[in-house]
Amino acid sequence: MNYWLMKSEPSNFSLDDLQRMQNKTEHWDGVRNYQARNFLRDEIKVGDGVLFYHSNCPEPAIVGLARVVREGYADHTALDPREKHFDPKATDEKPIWFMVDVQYLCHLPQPLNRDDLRQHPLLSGMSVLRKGNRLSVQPVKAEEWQAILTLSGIADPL
DNA sequence: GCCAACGTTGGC
DNA sequence: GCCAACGTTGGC
Repeated sequence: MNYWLMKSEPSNFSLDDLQRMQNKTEHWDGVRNYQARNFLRDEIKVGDGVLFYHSNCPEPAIVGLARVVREGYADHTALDPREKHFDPKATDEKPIWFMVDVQYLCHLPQPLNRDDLRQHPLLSGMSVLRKGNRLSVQPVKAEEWQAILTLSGIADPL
């Protein structure tokens, strides 16, 4: 059982958007970075926990929790020339890019912004806080997941 | 294989 | 809007 942080720009796709999807589930498409692709293809498993992070917005923060309900499969948006993230090198046989399905679990009672994370001894080392960090899918330690639950005063929904 | 140029990300 | 950091591209 592993934990992950996934970034989304709320102007593109927010936690509220995920909550509104059918079955509260959506595929996490459009990742076009090899390191993140490897996580999506090889390491992220059904049942893993996801911290939903809002990036590139007025208040960057961890805003809620989700879980993985389908593991790595071909990101079909890479195959469609009409899609923004179309990749002419991707084929059915060699899709190059992968995605998982994630399901909404809950909002945090209060979003945890970057100052909140920095001030917490167990969270100040999170990779999302590192300068220059651009990875949109990144591993989270079990202690970090637990600390976020404790800090938020909620039970583990997994 | 090097590396400069370029485009993108993302906090502030 | 600014700008630092990073990944990718492509000439050589």
